[in-house]
Amino acid sequence: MAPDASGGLRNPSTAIKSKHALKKGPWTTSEDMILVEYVKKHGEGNWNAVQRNSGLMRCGKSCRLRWANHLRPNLKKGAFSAEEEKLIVELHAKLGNKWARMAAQLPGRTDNEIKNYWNTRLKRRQRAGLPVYPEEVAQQEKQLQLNSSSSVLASSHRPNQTQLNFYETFNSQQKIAPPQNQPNTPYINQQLKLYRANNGSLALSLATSNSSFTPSVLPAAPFFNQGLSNPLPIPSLLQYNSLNYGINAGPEIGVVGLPSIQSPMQGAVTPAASSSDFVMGATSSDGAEDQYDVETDFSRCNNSGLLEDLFGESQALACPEKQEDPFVAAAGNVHEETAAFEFGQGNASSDNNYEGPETKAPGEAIAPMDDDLMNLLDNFPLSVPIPDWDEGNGSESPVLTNGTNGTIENQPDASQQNPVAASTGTANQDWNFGSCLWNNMPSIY
DNA sequence: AATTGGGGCAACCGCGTGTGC
DNA sequence: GGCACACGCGGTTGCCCCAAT
Repeated sequence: MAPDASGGLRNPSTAIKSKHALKKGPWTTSEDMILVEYVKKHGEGNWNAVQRNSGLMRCGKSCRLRWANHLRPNLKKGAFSAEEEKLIVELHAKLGNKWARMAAQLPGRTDNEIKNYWNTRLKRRQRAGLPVYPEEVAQQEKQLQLNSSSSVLASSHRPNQTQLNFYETFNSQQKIAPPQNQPNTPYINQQLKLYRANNGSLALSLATSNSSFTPSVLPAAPFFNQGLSNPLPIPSLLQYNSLNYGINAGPEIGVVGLPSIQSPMQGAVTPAASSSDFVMGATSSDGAEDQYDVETDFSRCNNSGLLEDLFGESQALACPEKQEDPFVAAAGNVHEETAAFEFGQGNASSDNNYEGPETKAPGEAIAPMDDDLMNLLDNFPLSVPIPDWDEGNGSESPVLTNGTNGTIENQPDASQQNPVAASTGTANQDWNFGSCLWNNMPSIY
């Protein structure tokens, strides 16, 4: 365990370093009383003022946490009921590690509580060799997603199997509403895709197009970031899982990396020389242990604002009149999938407010991007190390997946890659199920 | 009785977002 | 637009308790 950066302040005995230092560590009852009294008098919020006005030697953050997790009224204490546990499992299947949003569905429970519960449960089940999700939850959600996505698959224009080892590693779409003062302007489709060609190269493409707007409703569509003013809608984990989408990344790309905003790079990166192409060179992994670890860390990516910028820029640049694929996937034979899911511009207040699925005809209008946008893509964070738990399934070819509608190609038994349907005890603790979601995608099963 | 390891929980940290100036 | 501040979220860490050995 790493030492406390504060120099041992987590230890209550050393929690107070000086007269002016803020206290850390466990709260005392007297501190609780002070905080409760303060909130009674002044209400919640403005937490930094608590220390100034109450003499409590705690930072605002600490006060807020203490209040939210322990002192606020209507908090439910004690073990989770069976109903709550079931709900948590279901919510996690839909939302991933979105503890705050899960907590919103569980009155009286805090995100911290839920997070602790889940992590403990995850460890326990992994140790016991049990699937993370009960079969009933997996089946239920799988069916939901199959129902909602079968039409898309049926009409998909699949890439030539000889051309791609995997396809649509990362394929997200959103629609951008026309300006209010131009109601007749078509919606702009934006589509971000990651390809891998048969030579092992990866290519990321962002395309925009205009299209008619046909709202429909799909269940459970966790979005990239609920706080985004123009949120990037995210296909749900279940959607992804039910389709068995993923990437069959051969051992030759055991480590493929792009700069991740938070995570240190775990693999070599071959940035695209051209601003219009984003190409990750396949690199060799440490074959000795098959120590693969896949982590794209899109949870940070989405918070970085980079994608926002990307799509914002795309929106600004989109030109419905021009119909030209802005990206040439540099890795040669890349087929542009046109039957991807499309997600409507999300309402930040509603996770289910997205459109799709719908299909696009091949060659549908795609507006060009300029070099600025390509530069953004050049910095698109993506690292694809391969998890070591993969060695447990005896596969030499880790399957790189994502939370969107990627596609597993060359997967003889895709169900083995589906954590919902087939989680096994082979996964070690490095595997965080949340990483299977879009917001942490891609990962390996 | 002492030791050890895991579970449960509380708290902290880093980072992202929103807002006001 | 830039900056500071407040707030929230998710990940991580540390401590305590307890059962197993």
